[in-house]
Amino acid sequence: MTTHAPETARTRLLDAAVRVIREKGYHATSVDELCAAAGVTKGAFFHHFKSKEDLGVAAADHWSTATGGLFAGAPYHAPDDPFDRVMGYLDFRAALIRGTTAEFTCLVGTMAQETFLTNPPIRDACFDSIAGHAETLEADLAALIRGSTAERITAKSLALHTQVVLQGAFILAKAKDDPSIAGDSIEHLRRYFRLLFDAHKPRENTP
Amino acid sequence: MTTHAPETARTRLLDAAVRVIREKGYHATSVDELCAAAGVTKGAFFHHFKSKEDLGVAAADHWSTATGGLFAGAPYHAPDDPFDRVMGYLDFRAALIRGTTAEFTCLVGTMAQETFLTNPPIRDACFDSIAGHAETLEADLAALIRGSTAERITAKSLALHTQVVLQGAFILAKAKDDPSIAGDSIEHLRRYFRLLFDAHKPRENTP
DNA sequence: TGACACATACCAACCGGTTGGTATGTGATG
DNA sequence: CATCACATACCAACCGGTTGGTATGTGTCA
Repeated sequence: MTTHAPETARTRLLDAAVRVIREKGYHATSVDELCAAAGVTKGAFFHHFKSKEDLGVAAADHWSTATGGLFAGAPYHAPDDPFDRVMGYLDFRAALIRGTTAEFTCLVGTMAQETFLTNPPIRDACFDSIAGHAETLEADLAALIRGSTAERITAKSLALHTQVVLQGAFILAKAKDDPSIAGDSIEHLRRYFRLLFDAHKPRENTP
Repeated sequence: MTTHAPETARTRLLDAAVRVIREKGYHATSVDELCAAAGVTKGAFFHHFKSKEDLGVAAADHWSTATGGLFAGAPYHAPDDPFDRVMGYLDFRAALIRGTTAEFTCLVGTMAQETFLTNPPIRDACFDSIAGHAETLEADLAALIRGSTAERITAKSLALHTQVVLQGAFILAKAKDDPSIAGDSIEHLRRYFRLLFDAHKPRENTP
């Protein structure tokens, strides 16, 4: 599916939307501003998107595609043990926290909060993005839950909880203007997983 | 400094701001809309607040005061055991999740995300509100950490993590348009606390 | 091959309505 | 009569969206 990106006005607008909306939010970003950031005119904008809301939905989908590729190609899938894969995922998320706050936080978490009542189509696209990403964790989490003492937990619930922690961590990082607070919460989530799933394993032993 | 709360245009505007901004967000809410919701004129608005940003800061402070009273007067402080008080706090938070999403979510979490780059004064007021609330948990958490196997955790970090989970839960609840997802994450946080602090106590409950 | 019909991609100028904010009153209270 | 608390009237800038238009394909059929 990796066709060559034709660097058209549409993709330039979507890339600009991800960048600017993560900085300023959806409602604080004007169409004119987006056009200036993308280096296109307003006519081009409304040629490709029938409204600003339509662009919001497309930006959420664009985000899903981009992040989907990033996580699918990440090295944390390599280990044989699902526990190591899940911990590797959290390591990977922690390693992504660098640069300015706007650079590492989540577009769809930001937009969902702003649009949940004003623009339901955008909200739905945002939830699809978050839930779709959470689903990539479910198989490993299900394997961990099986054969642990925590069999009443569902993999889906736990996968969504990881996203809850990440989204909440981004909010606090923005509010405090300090990325380190996000790493702290990921560490708490790592500890939760260790307490849930690592107790039964003799990890010091070598086979 | 107003000890008594006269039903003045200022308080009506602040109450309206909490209500409307939780629904639509800060940037999507106009001054005219706020005035209409409060039943006052624009002249009254700019008599009490020198700008919309100034109202945002005042609304965050207003929120801190209102929620501060709510939590200070809540019954979860009664138990002698700090573990029971912390779990009571989470029960209380879970019980507050009812009605529409806009009714139970957090004003300052919403505003912080929107204003962290565009309106730093609002962002700072929002973080003060969250951090101030988190501090009310620190003494009990410090008591739990003392005399547990988790002595490397700081009470401050754990208190902020509770707010991370709650803020993240609100985002997912908005995105999914389903409050129950927030309760699920609070349950995960309860389980984390049980695993961390309840092991030494004779409790029959397993995860 | 060339000419016609049509589609896509984009542009500059413009529109009516809304925005945050201001300037100037006015009635009540002390 | 001075101050406060609010109301009325208004503004320039900006908002999302539309307009009429151009330049460049692209498929079709004689």
